[in-house]
Amino acid sequence: MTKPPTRIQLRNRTAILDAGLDVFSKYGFRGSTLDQIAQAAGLSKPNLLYYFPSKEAIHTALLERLLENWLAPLQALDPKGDPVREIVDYARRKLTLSQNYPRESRLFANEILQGAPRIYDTLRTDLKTMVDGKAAIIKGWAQAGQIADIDPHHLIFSIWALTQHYADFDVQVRAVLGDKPPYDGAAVFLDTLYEKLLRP
Amino acid sequence: MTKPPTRIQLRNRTAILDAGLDVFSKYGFRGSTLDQIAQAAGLSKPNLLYYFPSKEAIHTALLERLLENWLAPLQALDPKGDPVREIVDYARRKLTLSQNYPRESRLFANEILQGAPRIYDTLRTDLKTMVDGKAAIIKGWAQAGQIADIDPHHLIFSIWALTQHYADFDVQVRAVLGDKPPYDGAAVFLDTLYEKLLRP
DNA sequence: CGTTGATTTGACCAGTTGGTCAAACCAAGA
DNA sequence: TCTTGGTTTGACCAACTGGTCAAATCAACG
Repeated sequence: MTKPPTRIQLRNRTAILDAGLDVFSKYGFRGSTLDQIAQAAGLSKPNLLYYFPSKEAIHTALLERLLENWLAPLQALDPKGDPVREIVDYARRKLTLSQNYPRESRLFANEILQGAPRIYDTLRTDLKTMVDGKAAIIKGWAQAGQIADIDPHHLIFSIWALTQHYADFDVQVRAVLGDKPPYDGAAVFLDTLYEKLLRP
Repeated sequence: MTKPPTRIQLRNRTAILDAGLDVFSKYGFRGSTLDQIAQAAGLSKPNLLYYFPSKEAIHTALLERLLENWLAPLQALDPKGDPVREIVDYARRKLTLSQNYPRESRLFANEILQGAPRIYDTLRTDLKTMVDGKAAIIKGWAQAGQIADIDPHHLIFSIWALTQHYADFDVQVRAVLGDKPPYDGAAVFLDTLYEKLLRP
């Protein structure tokens, strides 16, 4: 019989996760310290460890929450929908995700850069299964002549790469663009790109 | 009157830089330790610091060497060449770079993810200047009707994103593809993509 | 108000970190 | 062979790391 979390527990747990996301997404697991996270959360270090048993536990909690939301937009790709529209919409959803949750994107990027030590298994099983499934759908569309004949796996990679780039390389993108805000132009560009690429 | 480096100096300096590249590209600056680098280089920690004054110095040396090679392939984009071919060739060069120097790509990615603390200035000045210049060339091609009318900045970003993805997210790409090697398919995909995108 | 359980913290610990230094070692030319 | 200057290392240090713990504080309910 587990007790329901108190108001304070709820507030502090979310504050810690938010602070952890800030720090981990910037410096990766090894490069982040509990002191940094504690300070960002406005708590003392021992107080952090009252809510989470270890640094690892905070990181794991963040990654788990991330993976759920990360796989969702691809899941929504509908085999019964209009092919080009389905793919363009997926790219749009991913771009919106980059815009609204850049820290999550960077947390994921950090994890992958370091060799995905904590989520490699999920990638190899859950992610691969889902991607293979969606790739088969896209392949079907291509064979039916509804879209151009391109490699569906690399198509999916391209959506990941193009959209996450705006979150992960945000600093560089803004440094090059100067004052111009990135996301309006990016959305137009992506729309055009996938229209042209996919139309048979 | 600086003395020329001895044979031993040359060997150890390159060994250290190579080891540093290994470690920094995986864990970022803060997440990497001198002990790790020393061990990877086959040297003792004090011996490392005989050749480089600090951890920072190793990292800086790597970043400087990187930036030279990083900006080169875009520099080679020739205003007098055939537009579509010039851009496709640039994408190819970048993809080859990802394939042959994935650690360099990841070192760069780590630096950007962390907010580019050490190279932000270079990005804002040198990189921006060069990108703006090349963007103007591409814009010119578009206005002359030689290629389709797309935003040149985002076109360049797309080449960066698509090619570096294969180096930076290597683990994920391979986890999803299984046994299939990534780069053959990637090359074909990129060729098709930019052909279709750019043809007027 | 008093009590009880949740919350917070200062003091502390052992291991790791980047970095120093004097002493030892070694290669090669005289 | 001896000398000299480049090279290597063990011992060491102060600061920081993740984590512990007992004691203090707080919130809320009867």
